[in-house]
Amino acid sequence: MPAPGKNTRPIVIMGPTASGKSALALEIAKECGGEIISADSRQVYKFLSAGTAKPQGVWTDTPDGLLYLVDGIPCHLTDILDPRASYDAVSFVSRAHKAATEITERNRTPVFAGGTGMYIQSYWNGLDDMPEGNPAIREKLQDEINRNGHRYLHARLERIDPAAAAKIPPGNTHRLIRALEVHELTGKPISSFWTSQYFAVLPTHEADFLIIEWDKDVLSDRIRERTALIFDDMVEETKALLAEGYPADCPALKSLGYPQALDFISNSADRAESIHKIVTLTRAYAKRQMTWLKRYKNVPRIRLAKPEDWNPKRIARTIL
RNA sequence: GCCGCGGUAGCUCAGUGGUAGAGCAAUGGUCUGAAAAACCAUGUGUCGUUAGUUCGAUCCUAACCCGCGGCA
Repeated sequence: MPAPGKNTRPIVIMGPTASGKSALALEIAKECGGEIISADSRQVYKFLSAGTAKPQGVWTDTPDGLLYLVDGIPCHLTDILDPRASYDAVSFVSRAHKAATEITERNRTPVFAGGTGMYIQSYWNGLDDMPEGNPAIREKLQDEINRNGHRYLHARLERIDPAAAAKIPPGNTHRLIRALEVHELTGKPISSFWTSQYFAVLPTHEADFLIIEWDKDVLSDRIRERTALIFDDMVEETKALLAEGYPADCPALKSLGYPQALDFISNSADRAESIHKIVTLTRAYAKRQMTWLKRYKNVPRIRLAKPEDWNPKRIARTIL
């Protein structure tokens, strides 16, 4: 056990999918006596492992409670959620705060690892105080879109909240619905909740942040190799979930790649097609993640150009 | 060898006698309780080759090359 009073300043590892952030976070946790908090919207789910690149661990009874241990390192917010359950940024933030508090009380270092930029953003910069999502209102608004089109609802937003309407494209139905939902719940325009300076930087005085950047072609190769390697396991996981009675449209099975596994299982796509489709989707996802991370101009980056540059143990030692 | 069909963007294909377009991919971007979500913007071209007809050909004609199918 680490000595009391030791530095427990959090470490936050970010990067696109297949960048190796989980492996790096694990090495860092081993080096500094830390525990991992997964900032990942998919690795939370039970039974989805291959397709989410969930670090393989074992649920273990410890003096600190029942924990998911990977190589002996506790990984929080991993493998905890029923595939039918939904998860969101606020749920992540409150669970992560609880985990971070407990880790710090044990005099250990919280090591965040995550590719879900919005979760990291929400945790470190906070979310403005708005009401939580309301499934009934969302469903009603979605029905209106299905009947009248999204432009019809966007015109309504234009009337009640021109500032928000200017920022939310009519086709972005998720954000459009959210804006109208907040208005219905509070009677106030969503833009009145927004504060400025929300997206520019991360609070580097509170934690050590690090972004992993790969040469795009090398990351692309890593994605291709990983997808070929995990595809059969994804198919098995998907079959097992269906056999257990989980619906094909449950939140977990909407994770990237699983719809393609479902297509393969139902014979509407062959193996090569399915893998190719997953690789394409994963690359596009990695690109979106990198675009998101570009905003954090005050965060240090580690740039990896060649496959040989990848040595998590060594990188962990150099940054600690 | 003969007959038929085809050759246009990275891929699948549409199209017009006045030098071209859609989807996907690609590239850049957006992001406040679904974020592995949902969106926005932007190209890309010797229109198989050569010759002919024409003021003008990617489009019509011919030959040739390549691919696919059928017949031998």
